[in-house]
Amino acid sequence: MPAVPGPRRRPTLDTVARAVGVSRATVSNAYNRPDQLSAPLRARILAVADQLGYPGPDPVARSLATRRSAAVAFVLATPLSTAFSDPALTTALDGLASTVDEHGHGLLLVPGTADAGPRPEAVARAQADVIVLHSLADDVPALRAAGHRRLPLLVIDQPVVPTAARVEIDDEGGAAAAAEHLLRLGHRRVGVLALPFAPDHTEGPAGEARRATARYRVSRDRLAGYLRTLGAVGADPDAPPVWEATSSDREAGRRGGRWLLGRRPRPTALLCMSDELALGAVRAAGDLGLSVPGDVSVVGFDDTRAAAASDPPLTTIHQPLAEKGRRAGEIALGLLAGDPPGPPVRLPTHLVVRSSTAPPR
Amino acid sequence: MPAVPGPRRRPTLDTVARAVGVSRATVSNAYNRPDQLSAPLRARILAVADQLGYPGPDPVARSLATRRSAAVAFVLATPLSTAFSDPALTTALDGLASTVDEHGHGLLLVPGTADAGPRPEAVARAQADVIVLHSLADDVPALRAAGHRRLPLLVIDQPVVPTAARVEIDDEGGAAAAAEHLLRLGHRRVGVLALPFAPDHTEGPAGEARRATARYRVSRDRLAGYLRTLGAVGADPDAPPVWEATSSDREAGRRGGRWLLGRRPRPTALLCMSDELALGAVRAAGDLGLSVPGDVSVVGFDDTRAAAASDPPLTTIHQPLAEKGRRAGEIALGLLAGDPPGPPVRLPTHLVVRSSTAPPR
DNA sequence: TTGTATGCGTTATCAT
DNA sequence: ATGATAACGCATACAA
Repeated sequence: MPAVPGPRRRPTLDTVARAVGVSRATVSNAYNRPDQLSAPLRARILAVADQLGYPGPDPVARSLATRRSAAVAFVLATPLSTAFSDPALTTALDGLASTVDEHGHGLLLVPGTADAGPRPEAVARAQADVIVLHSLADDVPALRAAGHRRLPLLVIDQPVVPTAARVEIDDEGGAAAAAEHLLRLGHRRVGVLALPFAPDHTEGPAGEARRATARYRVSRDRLAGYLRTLGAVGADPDAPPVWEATSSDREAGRRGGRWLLGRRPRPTALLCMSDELALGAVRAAGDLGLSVPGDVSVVGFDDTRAAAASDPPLTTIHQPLAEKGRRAGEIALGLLAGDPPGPPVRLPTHLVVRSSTAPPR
Repeated sequence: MPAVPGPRRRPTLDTVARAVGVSRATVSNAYNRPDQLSAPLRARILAVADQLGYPGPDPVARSLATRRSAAVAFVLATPLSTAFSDPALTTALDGLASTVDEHGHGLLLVPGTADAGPRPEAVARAQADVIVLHSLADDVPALRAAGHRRLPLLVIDQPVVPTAARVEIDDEGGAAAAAEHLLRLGHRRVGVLALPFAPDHTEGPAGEARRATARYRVSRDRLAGYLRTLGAVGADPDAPPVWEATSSDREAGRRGGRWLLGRRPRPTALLCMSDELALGAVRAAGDLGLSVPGDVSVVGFDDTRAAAASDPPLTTIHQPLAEKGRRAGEIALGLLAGDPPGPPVRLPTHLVVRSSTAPPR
């Protein structure tokens, strides 16, 4: 049979079925349920399909029919540039991605805009079976959009959404452990280098008012952990100075570190809400001719790979980042399979003492 | 009208249309073409939809009808953990993501497996309007799968696919410039720290045979640029030692650096195919008590942010990473709009001299 | 401005 | 083992 080009319409299941002389159902089975038809027939179908240039079942049509997209949407607060430079995020994201990938699911990234979080329309249009929300501010529009979809939701770290599954860590406890470590060493004048309290590009000293309106739970909880612990022993009778960074990266940390270390009396130690910020603070100390931990102690948060590899190696709060991602992936797959949300999964943190902390001089 | 729960079937366009007493088309227009109906009617429709808990047009059904997914698939060679730790990749990816996001398109990540590249089925199932292939080995199965889809293809860096659009840089020229810089400084014994030649976890000295079967064009071209230039002046009469790293990260670079700097006579300079490898090599020099550039010169490739920030700041080959991503994004959007592939876009590279190179002692 | 008719490409159910 | 038929939920000419 010579190839009759015809109007060159793209072939579909039906095209193949006609060519072979079977029904569409049978062709469909040839692809999806090899055991439902005889091997020779299947071979013939596949051969004809190939010769016709049939690309295989259309994913979108299949999704419509099965009500499954085989993808999980990952919604994040920031543009990808910011996100990718944050090791705490990428480590968790990788855990999530490999888990869902192993089960045949793709990962649809829905990045945030620079100042308003993810676009609600992007969330509304996401072709996915589950939506994973990562560390969004409490009241971003994307949240409503996610709720409107009738999809299972999973929240990592925050915010708290009533019907959503949750994976998080003990931020307040971790922060408290960090502060406690410094108190034990004898520090009494401590500065705080904070993650953003709101997605509004603010950077600078954060007073009571600012802190009270914080829209990131993680920042709120870590700060609470710090302050509660410092306050408990009556350390730092004046409230400790708090600098709010504009994002979790070293340059932002460096700016904050310079400001904090410029206070008088100078803090003898810095509590940093992320390792990247801490690494920036270490550099700031260098800028000012101060040695770490000789003149100033620095403690980070997250225990990323960079923390262990830095000079000096960073004392920090460990959180199981990769596991957080994997657990999130497993839960997402579970939700997708119909499991109910279940109680929040709260992963443990613990203090890792390295060489960036020492007693004050 | 009291809410009659009924069988609680999820509402569709049709549900809303019936409730309002209009046709589906009108409800559809209410969402997609507000100008096609009166404002009051639209308001009424939206109100009823909201009250019914209608989540808005189903993205999959919409995709089927419009033949558009509003997403671009990004297929990469490695698992995300590897990918995210590579600044050269993430920078480009961010450029791509922001470009397509601005135009309302999502980004579907299709990660590779550890040793066989991306799973072909994952590529076959990807719900996207364009497929972007990033730096895959020449003959991975995913390539066939991508070709089978009748979607526009865009290749970043490699491999060369006949019908695909292409964005790349002048790898060989850049590498040649790096080598030339060293020759000008007077170096004659030069070692090469190479990116992987194939996705098979190999690490170690790479002889002729191995190099001849290289499946990554980028590695091949950069090596060719190095060797061609070194050979031209008859430098290094014995072929320069080449170490193949297992991935582009510092630890791998460090191992390679230690081996290269352990050769006798010791190379006075190292040509590294990425900044991350170069940074590892610098550390290796430190391990051996050698100073950079005093005892050994090191030149990188990519000009990532880390290159400028390192100690010492790295001499390297600049490539416009963010622009590469943005261009790729624009081209992807163009393909998606029906533009023909067009000729390959080849971005320029240039040498950036910083402080990691100096004349040999 | 609104409605009608049709197509999008597949899977699933139930016969045969 | 294979086929007929009905979903799946929406968009879009075109007609009214």
